[in-house]
Amino acid sequence: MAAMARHLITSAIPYINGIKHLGNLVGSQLPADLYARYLRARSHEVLFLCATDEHGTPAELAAAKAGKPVAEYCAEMHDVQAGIARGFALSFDHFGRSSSPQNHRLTQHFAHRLKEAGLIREVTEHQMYSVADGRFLPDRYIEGTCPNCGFESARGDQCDNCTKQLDPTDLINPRSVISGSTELELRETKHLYLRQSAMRGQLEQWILSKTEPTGEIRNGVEMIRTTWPILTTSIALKWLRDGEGLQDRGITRDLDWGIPVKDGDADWPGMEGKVFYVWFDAPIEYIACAQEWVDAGKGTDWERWWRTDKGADDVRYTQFMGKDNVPFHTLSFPATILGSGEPWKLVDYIKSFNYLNYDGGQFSTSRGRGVFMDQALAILPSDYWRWWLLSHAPETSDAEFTWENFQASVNKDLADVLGNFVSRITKFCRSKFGEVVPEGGAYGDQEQALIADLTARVAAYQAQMDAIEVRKAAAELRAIWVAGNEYLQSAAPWTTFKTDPAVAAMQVRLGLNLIRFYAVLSAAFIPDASAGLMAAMQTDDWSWPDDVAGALQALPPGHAFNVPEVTFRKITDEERADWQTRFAGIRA
RNA sequence: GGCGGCGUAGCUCAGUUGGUUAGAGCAGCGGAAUCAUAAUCCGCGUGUCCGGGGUUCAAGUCCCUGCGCCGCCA
Repeated sequence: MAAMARHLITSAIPYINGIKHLGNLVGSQLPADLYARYLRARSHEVLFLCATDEHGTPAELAAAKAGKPVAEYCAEMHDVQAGIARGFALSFDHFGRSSSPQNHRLTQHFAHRLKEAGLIREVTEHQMYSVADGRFLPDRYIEGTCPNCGFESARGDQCDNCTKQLDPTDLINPRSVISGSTELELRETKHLYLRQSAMRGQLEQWILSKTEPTGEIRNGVEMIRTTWPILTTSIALKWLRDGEGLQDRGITRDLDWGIPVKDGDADWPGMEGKVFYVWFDAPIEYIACAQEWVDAGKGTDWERWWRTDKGADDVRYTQFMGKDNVPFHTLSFPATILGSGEPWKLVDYIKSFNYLNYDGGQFSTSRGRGVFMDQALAILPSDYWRWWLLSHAPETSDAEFTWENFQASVNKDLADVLGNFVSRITKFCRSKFGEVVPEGGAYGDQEQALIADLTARVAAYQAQMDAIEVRKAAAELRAIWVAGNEYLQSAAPWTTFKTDPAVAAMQVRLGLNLIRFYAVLSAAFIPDASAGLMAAMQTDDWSWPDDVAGALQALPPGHAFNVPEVTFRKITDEERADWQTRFAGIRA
């Protein structure tokens, strides 16, 4: 096995506005946590970071709706999201905030570097200003009648009825979505644009460095094989090459809430009162978050994770995100990093996910359709969700959540296969030998076969986890659980006990050791249940089973244990039906 | 409208660079066992690989096209 490595892991940072649904969870934070937990268990050094993404108009509006100053609203929502993250046992080394002073300084620093590199240009443009609201309005916050189809609630960027793309000035009788005011006027304003187009070649070179040629030429185009997930690379190249190609992007806005536009520590003439646009400062928070981690006293040196001139060149950096975030992570953020001309760590591997659908449709925040993270925790322990979501992660295509599938999977995998295994072996031992690991007997062919089988399966499990093949890893883990039941079924200690108690003792001892073995292997998926099993087995030996035979002797004869409470109770049909109606939301 | 993705057993999904009789889990059917959360284990899978063309000695796997579903469009 490879020597200990250092892994930097970030999850896409969730927007501050509201509580996320299960689709958001499984698209970034949860698989990131799985990977982080696994690598730590394998004794690698891990820095796992996440944060809340707090700037932008939606946060301001949500705060206004809640009747609170936006800073206060964000602070409260950050705590809410942090609490929910703890509820799902997400093991962030730090859960930061994009509104942190560290991110302010760093964002302004990057802007300065990009300006020095000639990668920022100033653009004077005209935008809709709402006199009543006292602010410029983003296109989607202007509504009016569509000039094309007459739909009365067309948005300034697009008509939801006829899907025609619009400019706010196209709308008939435009009004502010915020206040309803029709007192709108076109005002001149100046903004900064990041010259992404100038970096196209550099970005393409970097992205192609994550692929390898197959040698095949098809239709005059050389075929490539991706080392990143196909989803990641195809989205990146599409944005880079298709249509008009990579466009320059505005990185500032006329808002109050955000990071003030500055040229490093200095003022930026003409940009007073403006802030950086949220997409610019949000990914920089990945770096600032490491600074927050140090400033919070949890670490001592953030630069060895982020500066390749200060030790980060041997760090492997993995990002997790939903597919909608891929362009920002493959193009925009790398443009910021590369454009700075400084030796910042670039991402090595981007794991992206498709969407999770809910019962034949989309999860919908606005319609309250689907299960949200707080609701999920209110009805079942987090491990139930973690297991189902990870074992059904939308890796190759969009995935489907149905209550029937959820109930069946969780009951079968967790309650019947794993939970019942623990139950049957501990209770049998208690009734025949007491609550202590029994002594006597020696391995026979069955035990040797089991060890050989498990050795192969653990290797397969590790290979899938190393490759971040989440569903396949879950399937391997489940097969490892099944192997325990197969063994018990054929060894049948309840039968051997009648004729040869020593053999039965050996079989039971092995069975009890399998519980610890499973707890260690399963902890990345179901950390709380694993901790419960370890407590029941009265051990804190979390060492990874590099040697399966040795690992299955960790609990020696005479070692005391408790028969655990039901590890996973089953979901009843009544509960399923109840939840099904409760979370159906308002159908369109 | 443009672009992208998807369409494989009742359900959820695998199917690597095209190559022998298309796979897994669940559900279903049959059997074994009775330690256990009525929990386990074993056996049983012909399904138009959405339809239609094409390339090839060979296509679920490549190309074209039709249909259906979904997403994105700064």
